[in-house]
Amino acid sequence: MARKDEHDKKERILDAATMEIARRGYHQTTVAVIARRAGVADGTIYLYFKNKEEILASLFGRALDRFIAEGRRKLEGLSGAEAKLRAIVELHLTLVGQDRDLAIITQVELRHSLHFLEELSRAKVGRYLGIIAEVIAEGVAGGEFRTDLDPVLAAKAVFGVLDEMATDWVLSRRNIRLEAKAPEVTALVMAMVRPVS
Amino acid sequence: MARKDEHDKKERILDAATMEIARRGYHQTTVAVIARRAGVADGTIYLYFKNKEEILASLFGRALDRFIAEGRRKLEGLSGAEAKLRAIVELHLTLVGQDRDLAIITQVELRHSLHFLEELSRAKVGRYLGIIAEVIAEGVAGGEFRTDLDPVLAAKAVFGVLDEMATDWVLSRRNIRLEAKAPEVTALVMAMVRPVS
DNA sequence: GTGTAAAATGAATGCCTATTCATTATCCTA
DNA sequence: TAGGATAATGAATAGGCATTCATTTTACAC
Repeated sequence: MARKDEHDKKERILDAATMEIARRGYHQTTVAVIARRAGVADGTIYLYFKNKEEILASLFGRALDRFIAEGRRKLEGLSGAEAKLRAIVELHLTLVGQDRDLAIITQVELRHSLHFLEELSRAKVGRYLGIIAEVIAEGVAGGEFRTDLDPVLAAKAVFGVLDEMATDWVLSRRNIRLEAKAPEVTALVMAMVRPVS
Repeated sequence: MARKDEHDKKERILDAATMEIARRGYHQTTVAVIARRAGVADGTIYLYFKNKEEILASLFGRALDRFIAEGRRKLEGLSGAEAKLRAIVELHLTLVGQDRDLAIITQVELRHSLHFLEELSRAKVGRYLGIIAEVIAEGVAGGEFRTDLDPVLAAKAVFGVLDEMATDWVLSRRNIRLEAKAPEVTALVMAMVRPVS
């Protein structure tokens, strides 16, 4: 079987898992139901994933890779820490707001156990936090931001704000677009890092 | 059996559940193991709780009630929105940092399903966010804070920062005290709401 | 078109554990 | 202290589902 089909099948399984897990929750979603939606046999899942939990991990890995790739691309074209930080806020809200199923998984289902979250956190989210911290460090060094900021701590704070907005959006049933909050959220984030004039 | 003993037994079950769930995670913790640690029979659990999930919910309810009670008490003695907001930050970090087992549950295990989180969020966390929003509104009205703040959104941002600090503390194995971050975190939070002078 | 390897299938297996409920112990009143 | 209620017990039940693997299908080279 060609490389392409193989790739497609794996993708199909991940897409199916995203839909089902978002609707039923990780623990209520059986491997059988994922297989059915993906149009493969139950056993086929295990040709592509070691076990059920690895599906969840791959799901998130794939999403975060895309997320970070797009982020880097957008950031490259910008100069100045403030512009970059604004772009991060905008991008975060836009990308999370783009796919509610995926958002449900990243904001809720992913956090289903300490062990799992620890692994994920170190390996993946750490990269993202690192990018934010770098931008803040750049701003501190260049005098755009307050000089007494600890970039690592400030990055966590920024991430906390964005993550809470995302979770709130997922939990609220109102049908507003997450992006719509970008201007206000950006203002709050910028206030955290701006020098007191 | 006296009212007191009954209460004690329920408390014992909740305490046992806190320890076991923090160590193994909600799904790996069997009702039998909670019963054993609490020193009761498996069936006894069901005299006090409708089912396993209700144990988790009660656990959190009890903790948040204490949390909010202590918060209100501390806040009463203070005047001025800035002082209150500072107190909230300090209190949040102090109380979460006081009990790591409980923190593991609130920051990780509690968020194990969308349905569960939705209920919890509306019923309980909403109260807490409301208190923060009130304080911010007071500060806006009194000119202590920026007048263009939306108190509800700003409260979410503040909560996001605090929640992320708590989660980070739970996931990091380093043995620092969470309270130690209070001054820096307070600075970040105050920066969000302070008027641009 | 035949043979071999790779991929896919899905029924069967085996494990796990929440919850129930018949039985036993304890409490309390008169 | 009798006996009716209330509380506690824990073995048995019942259902659920991840994972395996013997078998079948497909791909492809010669």
